Amino acid sequence: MKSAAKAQQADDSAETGAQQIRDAIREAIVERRLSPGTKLSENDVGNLFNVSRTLARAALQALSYEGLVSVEKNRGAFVAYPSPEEARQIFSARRLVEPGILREAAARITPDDIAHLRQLLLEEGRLMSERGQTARRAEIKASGDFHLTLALISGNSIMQRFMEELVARSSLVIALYGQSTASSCGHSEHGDIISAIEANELDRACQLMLHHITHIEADLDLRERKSLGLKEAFEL
Amino acid sequence: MKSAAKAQQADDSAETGAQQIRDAIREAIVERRLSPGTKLSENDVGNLFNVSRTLARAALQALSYEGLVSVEKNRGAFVAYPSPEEARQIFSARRLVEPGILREAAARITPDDIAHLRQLLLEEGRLMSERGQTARRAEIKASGDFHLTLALISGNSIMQRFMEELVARSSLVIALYGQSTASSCGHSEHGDIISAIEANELDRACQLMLHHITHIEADLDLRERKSLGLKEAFEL
DNA sequence: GTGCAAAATATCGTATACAATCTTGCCATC
DNA sequence: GATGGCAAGATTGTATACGATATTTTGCAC
Repeated sequence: MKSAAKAQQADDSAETGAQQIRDAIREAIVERRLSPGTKLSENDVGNLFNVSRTLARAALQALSYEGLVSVEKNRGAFVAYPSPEEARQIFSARRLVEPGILREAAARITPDDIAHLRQLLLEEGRLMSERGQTARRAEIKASGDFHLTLALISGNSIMQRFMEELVARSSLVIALYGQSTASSCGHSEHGDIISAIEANELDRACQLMLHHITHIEADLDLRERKSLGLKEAFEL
Repeated sequence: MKSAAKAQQADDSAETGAQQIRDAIREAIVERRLSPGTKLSENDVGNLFNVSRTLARAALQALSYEGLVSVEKNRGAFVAYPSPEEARQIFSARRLVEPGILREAAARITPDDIAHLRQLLLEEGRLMSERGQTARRAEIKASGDFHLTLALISGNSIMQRFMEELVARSSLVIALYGQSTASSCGHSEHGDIISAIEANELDRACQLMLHHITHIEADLDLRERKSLGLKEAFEL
């Protein structure tokens, strides 16, 4: 039964099955539909996506490399549960690399890029004015997109990939420890950073970026949140 | 050949067999025993290590995440052949992150750490005085270990892992484009950096680090020399 | 009733098997 | 003789099967 359905919708849709599953799970993790610590059984994941354990395992392995999933030998895979120390290291890493990325991006930025950044800013502001879980998730994502776009503009694909990992893990940390009402404080700072870049005040832009990251980290609050089941997270 | 030995120690020594294979292949790539562009057939890799394609595939997949192997859909896996542009990005990334890592390391460094660094330096010098391919490989590895140790001392495991990737890919680039006689110039610079850290002259240490990375890159001959790969040579 | 031990169960680790896709070489046709 | 298509082989993509290990349950003794 699965072969017919799969042949229609799952297999021929895109590149490879494992990457699709990986992306789907990553999105679920980043958007907090999957809570840290949730067990991701290979069997369950495979059944959920109508694929075999082979692909489920490959997807989990990939996510483990990105730091979003932790696999324990003979025990299983779990959504990463970053410790406060790990969270600190994530933001420390961001403070370390983002000023440099910003400088490289500023050196190559075009008017089109600036327009794109401002577009992201508008979207972010729109989401910020909305209420509810969906808007909050989208806001976290939009906030990350600002930083990812800077990395993209910088032209260094290696740093871009690293930032993607850092932003994803940051989202996980924010979903875990963030105080929901406070995460919006970064919005205006994004705008300030763009303005500083436009004004060619790079040192100030870097300082703003550092403060911005520090502000995000300062808004964290260590508190446990209850997990959402694997099946519920994907059943729409 | 070593199936019996592997069967005995493989299970309890490392987490999983795939990681052992991954490490073995990575070492072979970094030490230039495997040339860029070499095809890594899943079957061949599996036979070589006396494991099934499952583990071979997992190992190749992991290496592709690290940028040391490129897998092409339905075509196979190949040892990565970094382009000059990619090489520039690697060193650009290192210039971006290593001064920051150095500062963090300097803030936490202990006398034991300094002793360890000096030990690495001695080993590096010893290898530098030797001739031959083996010494050259070991020298590349030792040179990388200096930077990796700094990342270790910094205490940020995320940056440490990123540096491991950057160093491994740098070794690949050096093996490809490096002018063999010139790679030893970095040795004294390593010592200078340690001295600057000991003297608490952080700004100077960072400057030395930047110059050091730039020197390594300057020693590269970044022209296209794609004689080995049969297909890539004509596509680009 | 409590605690330990051993079997039963579930899950992961690895190997093998089958299907899909690409490559290669041959042959028919123009 | 050149070209295009078709078939055979090779390689990857995915699924299933079997063995190993951890967890849970059950049963017995105290």
